[in-house]
Order: sequence, then structure tokens, then C-alpha cells
Amino acid sequence: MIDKFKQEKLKKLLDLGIDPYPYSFRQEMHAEEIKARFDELQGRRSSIAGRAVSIRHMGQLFFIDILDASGKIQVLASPQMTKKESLELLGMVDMGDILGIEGIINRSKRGEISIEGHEIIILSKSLSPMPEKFHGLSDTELRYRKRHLDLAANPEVRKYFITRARILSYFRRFLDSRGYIEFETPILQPTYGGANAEPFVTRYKALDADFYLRVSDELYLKRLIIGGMEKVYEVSKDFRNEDIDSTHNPEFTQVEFYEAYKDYNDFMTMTEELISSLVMELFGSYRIQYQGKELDFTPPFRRVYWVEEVKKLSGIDVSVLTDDQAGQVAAREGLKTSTVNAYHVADGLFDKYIKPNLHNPTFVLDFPSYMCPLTKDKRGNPKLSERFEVFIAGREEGNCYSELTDPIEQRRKFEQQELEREHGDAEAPPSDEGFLEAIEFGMPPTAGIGLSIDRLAMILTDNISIKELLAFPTMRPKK
RNA sequence: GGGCCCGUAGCUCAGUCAGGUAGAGCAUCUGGCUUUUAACCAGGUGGUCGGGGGUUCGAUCCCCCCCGGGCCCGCCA
Repeated sequence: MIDKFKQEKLKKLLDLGIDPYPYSFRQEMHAEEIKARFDELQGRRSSIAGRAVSIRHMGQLFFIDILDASGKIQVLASPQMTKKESLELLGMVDMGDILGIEGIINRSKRGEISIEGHEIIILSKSLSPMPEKFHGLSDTELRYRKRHLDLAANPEVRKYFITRARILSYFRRFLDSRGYIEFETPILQPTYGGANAEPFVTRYKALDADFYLRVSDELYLKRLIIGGMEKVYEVSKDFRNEDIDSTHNPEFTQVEFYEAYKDYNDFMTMTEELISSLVMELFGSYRIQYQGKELDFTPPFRRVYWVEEVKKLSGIDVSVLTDDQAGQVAAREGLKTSTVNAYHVADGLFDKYIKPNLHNPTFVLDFPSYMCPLTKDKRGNPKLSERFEVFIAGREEGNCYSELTDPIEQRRKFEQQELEREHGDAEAPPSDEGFLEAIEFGMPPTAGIGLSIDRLAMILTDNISIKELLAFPTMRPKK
């Protein structure tokens, strides 16, 4: 929305031959740097740039708060300290304009660290109004749809994204330092798999074929392992055609990593190390507050055995649950599931009996085999699979397998999933012949895991909505 | 997909219970002010009360439908 008074000031600037949208500015320092190093910088000349977020003036004396990437600093302007042209310019400056300031670092009479503005130039004339300066922007819909306003009006929101970036960068450093190679595998896939989820479908005209936005990058990373890369990872945007809620967005970010010659026990140790050292790096402690409760990341994390735990609490042995019994169990336990089969009912029992008791980081291990189409059977118990999920604050953060490497068994499991698809389970992925061919070539023993960056960022910024950690969360288009 | 709640000025919010032509603060405009910092003082501008329909002499308010958002439930990471 263009404000007519701001537009008039823009015209006035142009009439005076002042470029309201110049090309660059020498931004020597940032607000927080000046504040942190004030004792050595006082009296020095420097330059800053940023958005004017508050302008107070008393006659010919101006106080302008400039917000840059680091924070805010006050700029002073008056006929005594400021060039004539710059003072005249201030008559055409509004809150929201982006300014460049050169001047002397000093304190105001009231003691606030400030820049005595000598030369002030406009770097961008803003034409639309700033949100409220005291309450900020609080309408969640506006905050998510117009994140630029949110970031400008609510600078504390920036910390969430900075923490998110630090998490990702820590993951990369952790994996890189262990010899992992980062890959980028296809987002547009001719078939999809690696997770139980409905995909987004799109049409590729040039190839006259339907493509799918990946629900997972698992099967591609495994092909790299088969090719001999040994340690691979990807920061993967995945897409699932499902509902949006406070912990789900249709596009989300996982870091998946795979390492040859390891099993899920090795990865439990490594995951524990990765997450706990990340928390230590960010907070200087293993213990943090989340929603008013302490979360303790001190390793080792608690271990809970999936099937034993459900049996203990419900009396049901899910490892031998069949699709035929599923309906009966669902009815008795009051479970509503999208599809009534062993997979979904077992999942329902998990959510009912185990999930509520998971606050501190916990590994839940050894899932029923029929829930794990890409996983090796548990050594000594073929009803179970060597799979764990890691939970933090009751939310699933990651999912790890001793990867299935037997091509015959993999084909059998894919065929089983095809049957489930035919029986109406929309989330069961199709068989992937290309992957089967790859695994027939011989895949080394491998462990792999996917960890959710969005959710980890949520927990480590003490948020309860995933949208706060997505710069541009998926919103319904405005009509 | 189901339930509950919300949508009033650019922003933050009152008003709706009990129907009678809309208010505040900030922003903005005009004037004043040389140490303010939610600056202050004085005076202005600004609204199809989310959209459509209904009831009524009269609807921001009551009813219905639609749009958008939030929370909870179901499903999924």
C-alpha cells in the first residue's frame, strides 16, 4: 500500500536531484559492534546503515533509531553537528526509510551510545507504513505472510532464524569433520519412496511424464552408498501432501546421513553425540528450558523398547499383530486411523502408550518388522526391525535404521507395500525398480538416519509452532 | 476431515452480552519545542466493522453461507 504523503516526499527528493534508491553504501560498523567496543571507539568517525524505526525531534534536534542486522543504535542530528543538506533531507525522511549515516561515535547527554550524524543520506525511500512501533506486528497471519514486516518490526524473531542457521551449520561441520560428503539428490523424482506419505504430483511437459516432489531422499542416498561413497548426507527439503498444523508443514527440512559398515547402535551413539554437543555449543549446557520445563540433553539418552513398552502398558504384543486383528484392536483401544491395518493400528498404540511419556531425549527402538520396509530384521528376532526413532519433548526428531541390504528381501517388502496400496493405504509408496536394481549390485552394511531441522529448531528456540522456524510457512493463497 | 475461537483505521486494541449511522493509542498531516528514547503539547485526516445473503423501521452487533487465520482432535516428520 503506497502512502500518498511518502510518495510526495519521494517526488520532492527527485525534484531536488537526490537519488532515493542509490547503488551502495560503505557500512563500516554495526550497531552492536559500536555498543560493545564503545570505550575504544568513542570520538571516532564511522558509518552505519539501516532502517529508521523511530524518529523523535525537538525543534532542530533529531533522535533517530537505526535498526541494522545486529540491532539498534541512536543517531543524533542538529544544525551544530549535521551538514545542511542532510538536515534538509530529514524533512523528507519517514520512519521505515533506510538511511546511511556517517558521524562521530559518542554518548547523548542522557548517556545513550549514539552516532552524532554529520552526513545522512537516504538509501531507500519506503513508501508503505511501518507496523506499530511499540506493540510490533502481532497478527500471526500477517507475520507469516509478510515476513519482511515481521523481521523489521519484531527484531527478536531474527534470533529464531539465526539459531536455525547455526543448527544447520553445526550439522554440516559435525558431518564434514567425520569425512561425510554432502550431496544434492533429485527433488523432482519419476517415482517416490523412502517414507510413508502422499506426494505432490507435477507434470513434466518435455518428458511427457508425471513427476513427484520427493517425500524423502533416502533411496538416492543409498544408491550413493552402493556406489562406494561410504559416508553421505543431504540437507533435504521434502514434500508431503498432508495437512498443516503446529508441527507439520507440507515442505520441511531433514538432514539425512548414511554411513557404510555401521549399524543402528553406532548411529545411536553418533546421534546422541551430535544432538548433545549441538545443545552444548548453542547454550553452554546440556540442560535447557522448553516451555517452562527442563530438557536434559546429557548423554546417554534414555532407551525405550517399542514393543515391550506397548506390551507392558496395553497387554498387546504388536510384533505379531496382523491386518486381520487390527480392526478389533483399534476398536477396543478407541483408535481412529486413516487405514485400518497392522501398521497404522500399531502406530496408534505407539502414540497412545509411548509418546506421552517422552520428554527428555529418548531413543525408541526395535519396531515391529511390518512397519519397516527399508530396515534389517532385529538380530535374533525377525518379528522386530533394527530401527529407532529419537524423541525430544514428545516429538519425533529423527528416524534411523540398520538399512536393509538384502535385495531379495527388499523386493519382497516393496511388493508387500504395493499390496497395501491396493488395499487403500494412500501413504504406502510404490515399488522402485531402479532402486532394487541398484541394491542387487550389492550394498554394504549401512546405517542411516533422518533428523528434522525444523523441529529441532523449534525446541531449541522454545517455540511450539513450526511456522516460527519457517521463514515463509505454507499459507493458503488469498483469493 | 471434525470441534472451538477470532477477523473493527496502516498497526495494536476497545465497542457487540442488551440492535439506534463507530472509538482510543501508535503511525500519518499542520503547528510548537536543542537531549529525546512508547518523547511531549495543541489541532486535523483516516473505516464499504473480512465478503455475501437474511431478519428488522434500522445490523459492526442477531441468523445463514462463504473467505482467511489461530487452537484442539484425526493423519503425517
